Amino acid sequence: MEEKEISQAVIGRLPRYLRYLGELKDEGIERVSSQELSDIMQTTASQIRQDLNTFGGFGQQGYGYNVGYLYDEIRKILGLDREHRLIIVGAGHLGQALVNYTNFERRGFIFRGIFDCDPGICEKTIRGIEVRPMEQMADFIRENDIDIAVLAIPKNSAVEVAKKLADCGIKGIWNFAHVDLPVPEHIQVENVHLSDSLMKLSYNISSSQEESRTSGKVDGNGQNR
Amino acid sequence: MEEKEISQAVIGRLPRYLRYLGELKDEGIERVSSQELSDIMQTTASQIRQDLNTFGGFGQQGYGYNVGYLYDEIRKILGLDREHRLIIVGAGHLGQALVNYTNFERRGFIFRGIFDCDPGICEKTIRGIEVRPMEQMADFIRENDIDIAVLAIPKNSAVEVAKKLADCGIKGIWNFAHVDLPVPEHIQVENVHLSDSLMKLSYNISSSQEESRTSGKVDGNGQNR
DNA sequence: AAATTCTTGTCAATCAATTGACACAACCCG
DNA sequence: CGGGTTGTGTCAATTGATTGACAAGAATTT
Repeated sequence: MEEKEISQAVIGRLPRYLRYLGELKDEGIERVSSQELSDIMQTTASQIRQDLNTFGGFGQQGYGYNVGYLYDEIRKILGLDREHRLIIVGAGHLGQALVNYTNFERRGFIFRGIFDCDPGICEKTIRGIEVRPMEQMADFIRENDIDIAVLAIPKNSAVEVAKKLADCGIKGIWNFAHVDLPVPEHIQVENVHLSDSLMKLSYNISSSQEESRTSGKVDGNGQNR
Repeated sequence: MEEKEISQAVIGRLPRYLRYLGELKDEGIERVSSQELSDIMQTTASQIRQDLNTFGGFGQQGYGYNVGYLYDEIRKILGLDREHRLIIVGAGHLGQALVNYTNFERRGFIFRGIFDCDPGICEKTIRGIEVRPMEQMADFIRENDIDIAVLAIPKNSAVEVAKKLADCGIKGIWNFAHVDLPVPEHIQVENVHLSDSLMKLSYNISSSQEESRTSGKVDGNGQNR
């Protein structure tokens, strides 16, 4: 009933919690306190408790959190307790690399189809999945109950394809094209703008070098406070 | 002289400004006001002015911003006015896809070398760049004045390789491995955690569906139920 | 079984980011 | 060349996110 909008800042941290909890689980550790977890993850105990409490009380006073239970709860929150069916649009290098990355499947993200506008690539097969022509995409999405489309195509055709995807009722788009997609609000877009990320790195490198120059800082494993 | 730490939130928006300014430039538009730009970019004029002013006054009252000038200034801020030399570590599907993505080169990020621990892949060539064994990496970095290492290897070996990279004086790591890298502070790390990104998408899909269910909202063009 | 320790959930305080408001500089039109 | 208009740079207000503090519940020890 209560509509308390949950911030993307919190959501963005959940996968990281999940990762560390998974590691603890693998090590056979059954319980963990927010303090211990924050030490491992280099964050504050307060933030962990605050974040988790956004979704309800998963811990127990005097005990901490049960690793397995918390892990499962976060999985559920993230919607990883069910299967997601994906298609890849764009069978170029990146599209192929994503199909070949099997870890997504382990998390329940199943690649069902691959589409490309180049007829030359079609009828090829990537990891057992046939590459189909774009014309078949709309029907395929509807017939196979596809959740998510991965957009791995050049920017100039991305907007057009996104519109088409929106029309056949896709729920989310994982966008690797270097444009912002103007889609209706009920469709979720998650952007992976690789060049933006690389530019951020470039900035941070440049600015850290400037800093050490102006302050006469030494680099290396050497230490100047 | 003045050390006013610039927030990553601002840095993160600069590449997007650059992208839109580039488009305006291509359209032959010479001047733009913060208001116009914010309309196009779906943000607030205030934020644009605030962001730009972090780095100094690029605009002129009564006129706005000169597109070409602002574009160049942001490029400089991001450190894109000089060449960056990169190596790829890991010649798997992802590593290959990144090498084949020529847009990075257009921005001044030049791939100089590729390294892999699998001797079978070595001596192969990707886009004219020879794949070398890991043993040669340290020397190669020093001899070719490499800035940035792209880490496209499985998580279990990533930390170890990152340490090695740190030792040979790399300045930044573009990390595609699904781990946090414990490197010295003077080395910049930019993480691209693809599965985290996909999980966020999964969350947003799940939560938007819940919302429309509980509030009886209709979807998109359409009508659900 | 009581006392002590531990650690959550939560509220308050601080810190950071975004938005709004406006003085004033530069432009443009007549 | 002067008056009206535009639009920046900046400061203040607001909103949001993170951190700190602590009461109270549960576990563990004696």
